[in-house]
Amino acid sequence: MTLRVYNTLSAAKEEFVPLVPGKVRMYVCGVTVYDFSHIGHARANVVFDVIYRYLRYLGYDVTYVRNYTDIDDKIINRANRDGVPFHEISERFIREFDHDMVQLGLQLPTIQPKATEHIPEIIALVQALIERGVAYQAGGDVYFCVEKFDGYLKLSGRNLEEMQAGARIEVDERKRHPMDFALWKEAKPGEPFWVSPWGNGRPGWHIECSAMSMKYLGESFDIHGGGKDLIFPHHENEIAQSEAATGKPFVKYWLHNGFVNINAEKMSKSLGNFFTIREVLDKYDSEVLRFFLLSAHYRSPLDFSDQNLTEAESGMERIYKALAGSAEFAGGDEIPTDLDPQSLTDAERELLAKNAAFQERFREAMDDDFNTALAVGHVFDLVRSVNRVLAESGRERREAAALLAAAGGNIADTGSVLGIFTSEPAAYLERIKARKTAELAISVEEIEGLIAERGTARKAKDFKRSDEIRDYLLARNIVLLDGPQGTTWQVK
RNA sequence: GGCGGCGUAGCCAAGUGGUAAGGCAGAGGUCUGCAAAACCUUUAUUCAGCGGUUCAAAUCCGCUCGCCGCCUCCA
Repeated sequence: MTLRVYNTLSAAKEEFVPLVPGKVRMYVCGVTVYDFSHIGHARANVVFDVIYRYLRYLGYDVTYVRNYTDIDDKIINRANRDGVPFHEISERFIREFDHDMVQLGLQLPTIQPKATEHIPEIIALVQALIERGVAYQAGGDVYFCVEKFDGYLKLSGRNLEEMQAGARIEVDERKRHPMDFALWKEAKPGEPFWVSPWGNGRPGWHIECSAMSMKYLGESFDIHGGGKDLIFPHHENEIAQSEAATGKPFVKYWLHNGFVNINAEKMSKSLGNFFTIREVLDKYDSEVLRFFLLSAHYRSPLDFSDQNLTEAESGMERIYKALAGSAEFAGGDEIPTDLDPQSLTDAERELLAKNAAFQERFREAMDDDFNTALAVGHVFDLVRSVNRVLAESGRERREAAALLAAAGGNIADTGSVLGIFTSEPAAYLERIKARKTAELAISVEEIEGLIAERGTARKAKDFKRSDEIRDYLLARNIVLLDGPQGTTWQVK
């Protein structure tokens, strides 16, 4: 089995072969830290977190770099608005971003560089571009000369003429070509600046990623990722700057994730139709959100809605209930390690077969351009078999215990790559219940009091009163479950 | 205007040449005092529409319709 990835550069799925065997160097464009991150940022970061995890699962030694853009017009604007120095804004929202990523269960990238801490590297790169004759100074600005780079627009598959025809931006008189972009921007009065050969100024948006990625990963590396909206101009310009400076291919595989939509429209700051990560985590468990984000292929658009999140929550509950049920089989008598299919029930044989095939099915799904949606489908398929054994085999069947433990292990392995199913099943279910209970208009004391009363009524075969209580609670979103160990309750 | 993507059941969603995964919701059954949960069965002769290529197409080609994205900052 080999990993195949969709490469934006070739517009096709390609076999993944790292430049250095056994090692993967990957760079993902992080956020501009001027405000809270929204669900779109969550998706991009979760997607690349899963890619990072899967590459390591495959045994690669992965160096993962994700930057913070901590100097930029939007940060300066916000700082002016709030009347504070720009770094107060960027430092604050770096902390907030980090907090959100922890909440989402992301593993830390190997390196998280900041643009402002790499000004010397940026200046050196700009200087190299000027020396090579592909960049020029205009006043205190420095521009990249797009006509000097043959491969310009090879990533987005456009051409300069078309781009200009639809251009919506006013052309700066000082540019030699309307599409030339800034490598270095002169500081206006009152703006933060760094001293450079071209006067006081700050880096353009694109150059930081070229400088930092090449510093940590070398002039050529394996994977560069980000949202689809970064293909043009950001990544296009990164290619131009980097390859013009080094004369070497910059990145082998370009990976881009699709957007999160609201009512089929892209979630974005400018449309104002966004939800921040913390808003959503206030309402849904972080595993539910991750699960939702991974329920579609990473390149597809994904529609964010309460209904879809609620469905994801139901799905997660189904999986955790199966895991919780399996856990009850653990312990007790010794679990056999060698199973004779002859001694198994139909349901157990089915689970034996699903367990045996599981890892390969999971890898096949993930090898196909990180198809997490298919992988999740396989998990549900396994869960159905688990539930069947749970429903049919008694706890005295130690063969069943062995099979359920193996299934639990398979789901945990998947979860370690997807970053879900990582909680103790009982703890997860309690967590969800507590979250739902907090929204109820009825107290736990009242619920439990009524359940006790109903228990007495049931013992006395007073089913009228018993059903009355159940209906009363059901009307308040409380579902009762009568079991051999008594009655438990859930929030609908 | 240019370039690109998408359209699969009530909803979400895999599937890019070999005869439609999975989830949610629904229906029937088992279980239950009755329920719930779980299990079993069931729910697209069909993949926006129309043509074409092929022994064979949701999958390839063409056209039409609809939706979205990029071309300005954006994950």
